[in-house]
Amino acid sequence: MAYRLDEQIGYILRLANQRHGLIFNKHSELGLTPTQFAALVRIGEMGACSQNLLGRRTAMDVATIKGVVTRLKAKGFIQLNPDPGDKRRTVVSLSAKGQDVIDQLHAFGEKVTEETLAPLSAPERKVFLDMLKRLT
Amino acid sequence: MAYRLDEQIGYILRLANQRHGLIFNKHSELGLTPTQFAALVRIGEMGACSQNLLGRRTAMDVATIKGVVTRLKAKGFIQLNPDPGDKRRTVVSLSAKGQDVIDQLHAFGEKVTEETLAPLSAPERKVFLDMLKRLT
DNA sequence: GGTTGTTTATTAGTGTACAAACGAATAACC
DNA sequence: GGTTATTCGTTTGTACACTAATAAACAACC
Repeated sequence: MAYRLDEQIGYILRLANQRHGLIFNKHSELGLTPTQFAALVRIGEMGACSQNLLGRRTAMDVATIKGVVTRLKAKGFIQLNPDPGDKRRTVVSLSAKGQDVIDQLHAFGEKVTEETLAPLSAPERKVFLDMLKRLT
Repeated sequence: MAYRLDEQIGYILRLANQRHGLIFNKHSELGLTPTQFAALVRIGEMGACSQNLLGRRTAMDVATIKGVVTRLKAKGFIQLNPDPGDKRRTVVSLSAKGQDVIDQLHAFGEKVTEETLAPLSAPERKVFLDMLKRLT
């Protein structure tokens, strides 16, 4: 049987990711990228934490989370403070503006998820997500 | 029900993509990235074509395919020639070295696919790939 | 209490990914 | 045949994503 690019999981995953990105950007009103969105929502879930820990909890390496934090700070959604008990650490937390948009982010995220999964029925979505999680 | 980042399709897709990338790089011997691999395999499937068309058939925009072609050329896997019938076009085709590695690429691709899908049983893989394709 | 090892953050370099704008060449059309 | 629209390739700018190297701070340990 011939090898076909269109049947390879890596290639199809890339396409699915691209489609999700397009849907995300189409609806994005706050000017956030999917990565920035993930970091911001995670801070809302975890509360204040170090930049490094935030990176681990959002699957971003140190160089990536550094840039994401810089841009979220520039946009005013987070604030950065030195950790009083550990001079190595920078404590990342939501700003007042960040607090204010969390509910909006959740509603936005649900809309994006809904549209991305639109081609699948409700029972299919559950099966699909369970299998996809096993590939992480 | 609370919104949870870990349940969002976009976030999980990103994680699955990351895992695939790690598996790909671990086995990569020719120094190719997943994107370069896709472009090279596609040229092998299509034969010679313009740079723009190659981009469309591998889901890369003009700026991305430009860089990928430049690097594949630098690594000696492809050759670039002007199109005799259309002065706008650059014809991209496999070099002798590119021809020589196509079979190796297919075997490599199958190994990466196998390892990426290892957490799923054979029937699950079929169901999963069918659903994932619908999300592209 | 001083060595050893780990953690945290930064920087530099390479490689996707997309948007936007540009000039040159070609195609469509009247 | 001349205007209009489209296509092709390039460049600029922003944003992930990973590797590798570095320096500072902290923790463990005997």
